[in-house]
Amino acid sequence: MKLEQAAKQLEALGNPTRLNLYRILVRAGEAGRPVGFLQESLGIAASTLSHHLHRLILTGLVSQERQATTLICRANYPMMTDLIGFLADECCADAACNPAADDAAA
Amino acid sequence: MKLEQAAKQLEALGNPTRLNLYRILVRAGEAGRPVGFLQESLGIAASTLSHHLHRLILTGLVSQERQATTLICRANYPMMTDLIGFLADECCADAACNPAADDAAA
DNA sequence: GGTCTATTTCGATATTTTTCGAAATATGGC
DNA sequence: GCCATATTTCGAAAAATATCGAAATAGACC
Repeated sequence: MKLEQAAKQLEALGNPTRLNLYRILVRAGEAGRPVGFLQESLGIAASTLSHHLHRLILTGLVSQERQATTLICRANYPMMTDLIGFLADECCADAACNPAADDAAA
Repeated sequence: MKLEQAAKQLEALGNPTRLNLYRILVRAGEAGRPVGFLQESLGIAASTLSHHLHRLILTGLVSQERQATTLICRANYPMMTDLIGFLADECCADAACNPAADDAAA
């Protein structure tokens, strides 16, 4: 994954409202959740939610599928896995990896 | 990990300059890197770098240690692990987890 | 104490983000 | 075609972010 794309995805997840939204979808699994359900869960204006959803969709973290008048939103798991891979990827590439290295917090 | 904290950390990583910076530190491992080295690597103003470093430090993703006049920066691995855990954590908590679910992108 | 290097803080500006309400669009049912 | 529901797009305002240069601070060395 390119750094630019990873940054976009992390930025997308780096807003409390969007992270909350995304987690609802992650928990929902394959079933997904309709936009209306998300709006009630989050208690924000529909236009605001639409904006946040758009950003998540642009980054590929979320996808939508139409079912009659409602739109079902789903978390894109492979994308999440890729992103996590990107983060963990080059761990200590220039050094010996030490998984128990708590002293980095010192 | 609380959602608010995770969002802060994701937001911190969601800027290309900071993500690049963070990756350099992740690759560097326990050795860390001095601020000056980072500034040359990234080719940005010292004040800009200081601002970005400050944000990473505030979220706990990076720590600093003084060595005479230079400051050594290190990635905080346990924090990264926690963040990754938070993301993957509740995967499909409300549904059956299906690791091969590629159709979420359809 | 003065001076040099390393880094941060200050102040300022351009850009981006977040949020909302109102209006517009899309789909299905009568 | 018209109406109702679901969702997005538009337009706007407040807040936050990214960036820089200049000035201030921290530590080491003379």
